[in-house]
Amino acid sequence: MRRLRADYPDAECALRYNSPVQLLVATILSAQCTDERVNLVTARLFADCPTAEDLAGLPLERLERYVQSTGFFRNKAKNIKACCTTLVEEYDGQPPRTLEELVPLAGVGRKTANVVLGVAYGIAAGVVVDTHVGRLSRRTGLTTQEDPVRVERDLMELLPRSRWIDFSHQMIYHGRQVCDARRPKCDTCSFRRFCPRVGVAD
DNA sequence: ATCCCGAGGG
DNA sequence: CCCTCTGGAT
Repeated sequence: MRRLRADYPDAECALRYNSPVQLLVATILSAQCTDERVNLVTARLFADCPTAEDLAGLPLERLERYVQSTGFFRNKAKNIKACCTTLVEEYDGQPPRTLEELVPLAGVGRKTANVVLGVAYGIAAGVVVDTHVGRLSRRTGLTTQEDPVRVERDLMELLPRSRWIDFSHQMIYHGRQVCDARRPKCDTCSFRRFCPRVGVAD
């Protein structure tokens, strides 16, 4: 934990947004897609449609065209429209502040809900477990679980709540820059001494 | 377990 | 060609 904090003291969410709703939409778009591409898409989308009302009112075909290059674009467009419609109708256009209220929204699971709560509202309701956090947690032996919900439970037991939010951002940075999925750079990794699987495949 | 789905790297 | 990218719904 100390090394992680020392290596990435300024790690933060790489998605660009100007409001909690925009962060929620950007996070939905980030599924199986690089944050860089999400930012490319949201730059245009949020310039034209900054609020939940704007996004909910956008015809589905137009929304699909905006988000097309992020992949899964039909699902993502449909979910964003439905999600923003619910926000307008039930939450005055603002994402709610609890997991219980966020997860039922279209296209929102625990990962997305934890990002919005932690990053937009500073609420540590859980640990964000995405593909990077899951992979690194398994490689370093913090968990043996595959299911993201079980990985999250293990991490919540290991980490003090005060570190839940920063931990994920730091793991994601390290996962992108060093411990990537295909060819991890174990020879230059600063976690070499702690890692039980240096030189081991997957 | 399977489907959704485009873009970029090796 | 194959794999991966801040997943979620059925």
